[in-house]
Amino acid sequence: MPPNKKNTSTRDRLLKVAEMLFAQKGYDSVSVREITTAAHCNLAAVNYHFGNKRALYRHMFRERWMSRAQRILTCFEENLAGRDETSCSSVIQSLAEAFIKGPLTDEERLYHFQLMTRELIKPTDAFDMVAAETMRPFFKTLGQRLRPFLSDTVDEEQAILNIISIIALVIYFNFARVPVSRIIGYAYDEPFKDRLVRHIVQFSLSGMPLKEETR
Amino acid sequence: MPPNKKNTSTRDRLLKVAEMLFAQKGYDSVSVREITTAAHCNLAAVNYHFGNKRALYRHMFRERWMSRAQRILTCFEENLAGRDETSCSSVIQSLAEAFIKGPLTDEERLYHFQLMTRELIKPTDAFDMVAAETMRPFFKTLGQRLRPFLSDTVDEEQAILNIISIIALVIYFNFARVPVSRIIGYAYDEPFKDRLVRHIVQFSLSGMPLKEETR
DNA sequence: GTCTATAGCAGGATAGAC
DNA sequence: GTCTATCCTGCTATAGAC
Repeated sequence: MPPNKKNTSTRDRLLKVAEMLFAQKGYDSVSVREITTAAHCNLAAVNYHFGNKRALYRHMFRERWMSRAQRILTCFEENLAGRDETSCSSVIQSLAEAFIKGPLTDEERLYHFQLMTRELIKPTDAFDMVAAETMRPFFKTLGQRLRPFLSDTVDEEQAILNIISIIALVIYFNFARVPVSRIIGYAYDEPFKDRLVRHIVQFSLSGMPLKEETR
Repeated sequence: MPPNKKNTSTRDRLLKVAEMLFAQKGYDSVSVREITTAAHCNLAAVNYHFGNKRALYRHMFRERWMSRAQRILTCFEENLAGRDETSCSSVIQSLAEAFIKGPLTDEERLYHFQLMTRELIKPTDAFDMVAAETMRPFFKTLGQRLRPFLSDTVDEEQAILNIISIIALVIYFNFARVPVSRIIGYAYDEPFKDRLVRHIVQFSLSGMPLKEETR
């Protein structure tokens, strides 16, 4: 019995392997045969445990992707709790660190963003679930955190565009790691991540129409 | 004979339909049957004109995607030529308009960004071609245009991060149209695109460490 | 250049033994 | 829960008529 089969149920191995393969190749490019082989179990296991391939995908998103997103959100809250909560830069830095450095391994982070990006390009039923239970609450929380710092002269739409812009930077530097690494000429090591977080904080802080100097 | 078959060669119809379907669904999720049916031609046409499915994809990228990217770049240059070239905001505004408003129809733009994003998540051999012939030159041009405005105290890496950040905003607001529209509550109509361009210019202009006030 | 017909294979799913 | 064996559908690609 292969080493990675120890102490894990077939069901859990299937979810783990499915996440990796779906993230890297996309739903249609992965066969059930490929998943079950990599998970060291029988072809029929997917149908036994989840019913069919589509349901495996949904369960994977529910049980793995969303709990991961939750971990990032928790990390954001914890980062913020350890800082001055009344400072706008604290909020942005906590956000950037939760995503760029955060609680995930580099591999997990890669899969996480690949899956999310695939859903953004072509939403499936999993996207509605994620949008309602993860993205919307997260966006709402972030809005409440940042709104107080924005100048009273900005309207609703401008406020939203500013918040989306910060998210855009964080997301982009995560999901475009490969091309960014090609341009800068080296990988995302820890020192670079620190400099990247600093850049994002500085760039978005200056970009926002703030009420007054509350850095 | 269907109306859209008039005055177009089978080859051109195949490329056009292939682009749409590959963009929306991804390479593996589209069958040659689906393409040839939509292009109102025979199943064997793909193999006759391009050899196989993969070669059709490559030709599509070469002949349609890259010429489209060229049109955006040309639009950027034209926008800039009509403005004050010595102003940093002119450069950013020309860039944002070329992408957000630009020479493409909304449909074309959607396919364009879906295809690019798919290549970003999982690069194929088409990506190397695009990176070398389109993205790298574009990034270089943009770098040369913007570098003069950046403060002398910023190093190479900081300059690159700033330029990538501007691109990130432009790209993100394009490829994430669906979720952005959901959040703001309406579609990307022309007035909104104008406000969006203004936001991007303002946000990135303030975010950059400029030499002096050259707005 | 366009068509039909078909080879050859891989896919998802299930029945039923253990 | 896990396995083997198998069904059937749909895929790419090609041969060869027109």
